[in-house]
Amino acid sequence: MNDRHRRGDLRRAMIEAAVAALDEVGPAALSLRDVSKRVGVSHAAPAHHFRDKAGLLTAVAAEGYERFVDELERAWSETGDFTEVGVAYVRFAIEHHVHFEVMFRIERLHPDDPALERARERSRRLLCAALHGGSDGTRRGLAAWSLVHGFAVLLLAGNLDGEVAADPEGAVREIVARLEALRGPGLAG
Amino acid sequence: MNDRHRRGDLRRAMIEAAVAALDEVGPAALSLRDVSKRVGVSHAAPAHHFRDKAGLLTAVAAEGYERFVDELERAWSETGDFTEVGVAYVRFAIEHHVHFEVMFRIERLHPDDPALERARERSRRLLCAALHGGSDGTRRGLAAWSLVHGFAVLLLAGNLDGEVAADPEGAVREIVARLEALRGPGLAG
DNA sequence: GCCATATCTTGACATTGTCTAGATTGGAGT
DNA sequence: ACTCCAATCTAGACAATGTCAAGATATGGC
Repeated sequence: MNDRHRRGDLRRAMIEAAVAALDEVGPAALSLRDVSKRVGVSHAAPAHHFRDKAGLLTAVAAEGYERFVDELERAWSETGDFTEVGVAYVRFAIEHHVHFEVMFRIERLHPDDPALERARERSRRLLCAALHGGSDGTRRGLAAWSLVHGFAVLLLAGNLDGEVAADPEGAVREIVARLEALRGPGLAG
Repeated sequence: MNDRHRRGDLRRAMIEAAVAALDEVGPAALSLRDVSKRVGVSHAAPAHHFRDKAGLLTAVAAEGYERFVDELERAWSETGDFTEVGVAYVRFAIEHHVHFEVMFRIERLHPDDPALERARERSRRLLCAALHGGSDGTRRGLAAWSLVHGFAVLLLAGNLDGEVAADPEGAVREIVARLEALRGPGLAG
């Protein structure tokens, strides 16, 4: 009936409309029926592509992880700089805050979705490679990951005030550099 | 009709039952009617104490902030150690993970609730006092806050694997010590 | 050209948050 | 002790939502 969609098109359209809706009403108030209405299909249409609401969110999260890794990989390969990966992490959280929020809202995702698991595994491997390199291994990576993730989460939640919120990349560059300083000359890090 | 509750008792009972429910079914699946059923009152009873569902969650969050500040204050006054405040931060997130999650799920809270604002302000002041002290001021506090918060969030979301998850306090002590090391001898800062 | 399958629609149902109106209660004032 | 008022709770209703079942339509392989 609906001639606006070719085969496999509805899935994409639903994901994009979901992102738009999440941006407008927030993740708590997302309605499947509303997203269906935005796309112009019946309320039960998405059930065949995503099993349930969690399925749609899972698809958004998986897409988010893919783009996330793409951006981090680019930052890593272009600069080779540990700090810039952290900056890219935060930049992604800001520019794609909808995806970012869904990615870590695990209680509303299908935990064993293959696409999500693949994307998540890709992300995990990249973070290991980019962050865990160095003499003291996992602890340094853990600290860096916690640092940038915490910064991103606090920023998105509105817990960071004016000066920092105005130039988040600058701020994150400074605080990641704190960790990096430990590896500089004068300290056996 | 219900003789199990005296005046002002239902409010407390609802909050406690809400925490129990949140612990069982998760924050996304919390149902007001279910909490009312647990307490043994009609489904519309809580409306007079908390305006709506967000009102109940706001009360849980406010209570969480109060306990949160209590624990951080205790850690700070007992040890005077910067690192131990961070450890207490993460310990609270683990032991009171329900409260912690609700506290930072801002889109489902009443942003201008006076009790919540008071508790949040108390928390903000304490974090400033405990973390922002030192020669380089806010940046150091920002780094520390991001670090412990990110660690806590990643841990609760299940993103941290075995070794770290087995002894989170030890892990957080190590990574907070990283920041602290910057203030040690040999580095001006 | 025909059939199986994928895709979509329609209708239904239980659950949920919230609103309204009415019942009950507890306590202050007289 | 009685009355009255406000706080508190119940019962019922309503719209919105997620999900399921059954049927319609289209699409692509043979």
